[in-house]
Amino acid sequence: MATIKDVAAKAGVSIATVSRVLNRTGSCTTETKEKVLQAVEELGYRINLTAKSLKTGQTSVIGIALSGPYLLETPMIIRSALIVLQRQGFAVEVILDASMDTCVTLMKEGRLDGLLLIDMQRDEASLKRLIKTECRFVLLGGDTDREDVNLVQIDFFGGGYAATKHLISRGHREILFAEDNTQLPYTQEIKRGYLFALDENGIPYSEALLKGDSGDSLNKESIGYNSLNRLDIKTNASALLMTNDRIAQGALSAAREMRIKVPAELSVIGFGDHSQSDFSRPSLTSVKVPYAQQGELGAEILVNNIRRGDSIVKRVTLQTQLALRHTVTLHPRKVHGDRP
Amino acid sequence: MATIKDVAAKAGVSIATVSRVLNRTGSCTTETKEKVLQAVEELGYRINLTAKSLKTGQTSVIGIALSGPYLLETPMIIRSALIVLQRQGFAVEVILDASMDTCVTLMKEGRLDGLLLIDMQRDEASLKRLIKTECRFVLLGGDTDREDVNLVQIDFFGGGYAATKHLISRGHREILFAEDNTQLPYTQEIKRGYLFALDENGIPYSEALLKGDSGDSLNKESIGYNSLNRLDIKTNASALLMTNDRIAQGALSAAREMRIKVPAELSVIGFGDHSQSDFSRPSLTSVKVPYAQQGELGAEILVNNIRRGDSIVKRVTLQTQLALRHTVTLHPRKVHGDRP
DNA sequence: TTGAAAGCGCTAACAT
DNA sequence: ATGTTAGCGCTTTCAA
Repeated sequence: MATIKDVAAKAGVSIATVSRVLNRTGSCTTETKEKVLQAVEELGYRINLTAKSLKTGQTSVIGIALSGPYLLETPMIIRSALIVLQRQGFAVEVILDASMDTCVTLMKEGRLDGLLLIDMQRDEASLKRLIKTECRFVLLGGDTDREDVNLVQIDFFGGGYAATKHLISRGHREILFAEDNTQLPYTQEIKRGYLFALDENGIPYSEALLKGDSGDSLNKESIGYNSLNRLDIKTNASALLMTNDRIAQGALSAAREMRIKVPAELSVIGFGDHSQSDFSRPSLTSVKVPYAQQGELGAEILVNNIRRGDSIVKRVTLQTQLALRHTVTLHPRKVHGDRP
Repeated sequence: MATIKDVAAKAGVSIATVSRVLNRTGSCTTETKEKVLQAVEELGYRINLTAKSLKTGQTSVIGIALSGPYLLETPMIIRSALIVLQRQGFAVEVILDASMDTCVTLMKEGRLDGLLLIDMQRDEASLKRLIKTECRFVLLGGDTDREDVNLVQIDFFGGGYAATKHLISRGHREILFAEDNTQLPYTQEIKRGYLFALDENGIPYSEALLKGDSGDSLNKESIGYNSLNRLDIKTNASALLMTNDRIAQGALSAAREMRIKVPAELSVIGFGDHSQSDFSRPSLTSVKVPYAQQGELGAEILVNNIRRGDSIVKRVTLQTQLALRHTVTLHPRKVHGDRP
């Protein structure tokens, strides 16, 4: 591969001049500039980024660290962040199965300018270690108490609360809550919102109405399917709140199989921004989560931090929005008027 | 950040010794080894990968280049490749919206040891340019005529053929073909298989039964939904062949809305390995595509190429498999026996 | 077994 | 405006 020396030789100038022309730093005659550019063209030369990085201490590489092996858990966050980052001239490294300590190591290895941590498990000690590396990073989801780190989070509590309140306002009281992954903080937040809404309306909390999953499965539809299928009919749930649209779709399939009419006999609300929810029949009422915006914003904050070198900590909370579609209706007993 | 010098100073040895201990090359006393390791521990030292790369000429970074901006088009390929690569000790850079020439540039910049090109547009000239960089790469999908490049492809032609034949064997003759993205080679392959099967069975090809899409939409469900919804009823299609499971799901939704019974009045086959297909109701008959295996295999071939330095070209074609589920049945006219 | 030193390809400070 | 040169942090050859 051609190096800067080759270009310098071919153009009949020094390597410093080549560097200057290519980086548009300093000044030179149009003539030398032409010579250099032509030599570059002819040799098909490109600056060796490894060497450049070693010299400048900047790599223009940003890591996106995911806590699980699932690239697909939050595809929209990753996608939108990637697009912003790439447009801003950064290369993006994706790290699966990462922990805070993995991130510390990565930063010490010096190949990254910054990190986007997606839904990383919260851990005071290792977070402190990460901060000590003085690296730039932004937390996307996975809440922290610390006020001194960049964080773009989503108000899942509010989402769970709004969804539950909506169901309650439609007369539902036995609301089954099914979560896709009890490990992840966001489902816990949704559950908190759910429980809060129940409590606020004097509805007793029922253990039988909580369905959890270890979250090992890629097959979210099966989680939803099973959560309904295995459900003891005696619990008499008239509504379902699922922490994920795909789980909800699985539940809808199970309902169809069990000849339970949705929404006439069973109301369902999901979570997410899955485009498919619009086109399923009946279309799924769902809490819209601004994942794309979260990824974008996180990327922008990180880039500004790196580029401008500002150390201003940004903390943003994005709101969810209830998308009213066709899987929620009035409680059957209200419809039939058979209440005392 | 601590450098090798700091470690050497703290351990009271030379930097060469530190390097040797850390890379397990050469030999040394247990004593010096201990000293070095302790210094490393105390300083929290990690080898600077940028410097190492510059010296060795190896980066241990592999790029996964995608032709579109859609990380999700082929999530399973990416996921499985990423897992293999990471397990083998490589960092993985994801490049969106890449072309062959983007890849040439990337390789010249020297930050990558190799490339996985997913569904890259075929282009003789730029492929030649890429080969000239002498970089290691594997093509995943996106067929080429050249016999001298690594390629892991999927027999989509065979898949389209098998699916169509299956429908024909069930008495269907008016089979609507809807593709999600006319730009991508794989839909063309499926279409070829479809047309071949029709021809083989003396069924005339009908322009009205071909539905294409520019593929701009993220919303595959809407493509499927619209392909059926806009369909002139006079075409009288009794079966649908969709190049993607999500399109097929959209079509199923449209059918449900139009009160067309699936499969009684309309048979549907999709393509993919979407887990959700199993759990939709009726569960979707679909051509299983071994995307995960494709990603794994591609990654393994690339890693072997890099590690062992072998230049043995590997070309693999993976077969699809028809998953018989519940959206295909006999042609209605056959069922009702109203044929002449 | 260990250390000294060259050099990977580049940028930037300094000199001309 | 351009050239010379030090040095980024590391590996590796060579010498001791």
